[in-house]
Amino acid sequence: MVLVAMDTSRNNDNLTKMKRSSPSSGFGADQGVAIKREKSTSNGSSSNNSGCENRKEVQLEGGVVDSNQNKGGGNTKEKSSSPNKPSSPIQRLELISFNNLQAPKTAATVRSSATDTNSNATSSSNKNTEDDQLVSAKAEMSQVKQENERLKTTLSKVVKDYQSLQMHFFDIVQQEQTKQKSTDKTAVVVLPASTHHKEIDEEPELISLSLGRSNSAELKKFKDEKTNSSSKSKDGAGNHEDDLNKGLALGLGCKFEVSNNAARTELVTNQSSENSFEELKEEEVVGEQWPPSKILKTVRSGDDELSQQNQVKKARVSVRARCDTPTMNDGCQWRKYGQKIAKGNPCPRAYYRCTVAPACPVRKQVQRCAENMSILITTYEGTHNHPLPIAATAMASTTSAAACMLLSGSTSSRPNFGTSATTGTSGDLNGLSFNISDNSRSRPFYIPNSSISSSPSYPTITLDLTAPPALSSTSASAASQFSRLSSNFPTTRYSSTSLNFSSGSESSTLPTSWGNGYLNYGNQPYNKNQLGSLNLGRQPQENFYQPYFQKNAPPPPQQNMTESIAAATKAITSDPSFRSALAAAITSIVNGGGVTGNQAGGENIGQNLKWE
DNA sequence: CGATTTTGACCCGCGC
DNA sequence: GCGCGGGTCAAAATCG
Repeated sequence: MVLVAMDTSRNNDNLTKMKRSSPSSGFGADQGVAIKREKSTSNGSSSNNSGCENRKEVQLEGGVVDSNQNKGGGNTKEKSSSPNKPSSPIQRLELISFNNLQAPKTAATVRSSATDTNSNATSSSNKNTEDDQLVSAKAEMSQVKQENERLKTTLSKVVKDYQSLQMHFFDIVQQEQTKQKSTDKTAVVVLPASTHHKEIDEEPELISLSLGRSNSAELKKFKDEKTNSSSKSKDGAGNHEDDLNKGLALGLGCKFEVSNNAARTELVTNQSSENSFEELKEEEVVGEQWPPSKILKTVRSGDDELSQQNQVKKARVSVRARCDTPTMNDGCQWRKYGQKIAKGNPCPRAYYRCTVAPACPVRKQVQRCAENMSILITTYEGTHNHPLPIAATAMASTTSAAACMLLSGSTSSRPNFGTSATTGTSGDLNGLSFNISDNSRSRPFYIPNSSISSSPSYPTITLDLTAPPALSSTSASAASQFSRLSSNFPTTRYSSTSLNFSSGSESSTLPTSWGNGYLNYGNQPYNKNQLGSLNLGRQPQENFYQPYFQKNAPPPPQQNMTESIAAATKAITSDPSFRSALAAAITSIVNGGGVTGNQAGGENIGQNLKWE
């Protein structure tokens, strides 16, 4: 699979490189990577020869297995985010399968060694013990087999649930889109049936991301309403709450565990109705969902529909976060391929591409914010075409969800976007305060956000994950801070949507509050001591802004934005009343790291938010 | 020694 | 057409 995708993309690369004078070297580099990966994969499976067949069987039945799990888990740098997680049901299946074959082997070995070393006198007694061992081993085997079967059944059930819920969610999304097209003011329909419906005039994008991925009663009620209205409710019994969580999280996050590519494709297709479904499918097969403009231009040009699609595909997700490290560790594996000094920002902009898979089209740009160098702006472009390490799924699902939201919004006409939202508009989402602010008014700071993706051709959504300067311990206010959404409409062709997960009250007042926030950052009660250390890679750009930190507010070493989020989350989740609120606000950021991960609710959010 | 980063050059789109 | 600026390439350097 990977090789097919790689070859195709390489062909695309060739198309562009044909133009260049020296077409060989970069090509070879890619090839080298590909060969290596194949090697490591085959080594991994051969070393576990005995368990290989059963493993394959499980994978086929489940159809959701991360292909990375056969790789030996590296332990250095960002690679340390090994996909092997014993708690995952799939991994469990593997262990069981392995044991299935190991157990009889052991018994056989015991028997043969016994027969070799012992002669007639002891052979009978030994045989008895051997038989006992054999019997016990067999019993164990049958037990394990049963468990294996049970897990298989559970897995297939989960997959089925996921698929049905996915379809369900898409139905709802489509319904919303048709409603949005008829009127620009229907966004509130997507909100949970809350008592605070001041946000009558909110933008569809904002609302679509604010879909309460919560297991609280209010969301449930809302979901039920939606379900009834769509007349497609079919799973009314059982774990409805869990199903809700699953369905919503899967839909919004474009989860990667189950039918990764298909899910993403479907979601994008459903949400951007102007796109051609076949086109997207084709691209998924190719493995280049978000190919560089060059390639697209070379391969496909002159087609209006396609060019439109290209625009959509270039949607970017910009994540603003306080981070003292050169890059925020999102769990993925990146390779730097360039650096530029962009105009209007003294901080160099670094270009990274994902190296988890050779042909992964995902790229990211990392740049310090010119106004406040404690803020790191990471702009993601593209969608991973490969299974992600557990640690990377949080950010991936965040960006994916945001991109989906943006794409969904960009395909619908919203002439009032960015101007209709009132500053400080608040609602109630699952019992938590829900604020939406007009960023263009309250925070002009966002406008220079385009400095990192200065090309107006790219619709950009901004996730503001800057750590709150003084996170309130009271659940309500903290919840509002986490669920804060804001947007603006800069003078570009495309919308630039901002999702602010930071301290609402302070960040919405003045741009300078970011700086103040950072100064207080080191004094926050939630620091690395509570969170453990992070595994950070090399920090080539550190020198550039190191003086700034030393001068202003030296943060604890190895503390990055991930930690700050995790810290806030951890603190917040310690408040039981806050869990549901938090889940509603940031489930889209959080991927449970497994098929059942999203059922964990708020309890695991703290962990999941730690991208490392 | 392989992987990754650095860095200058190049390509390309866009605005004037 | 030209210049600017963003984005990418790829050889060299560096790291582990």
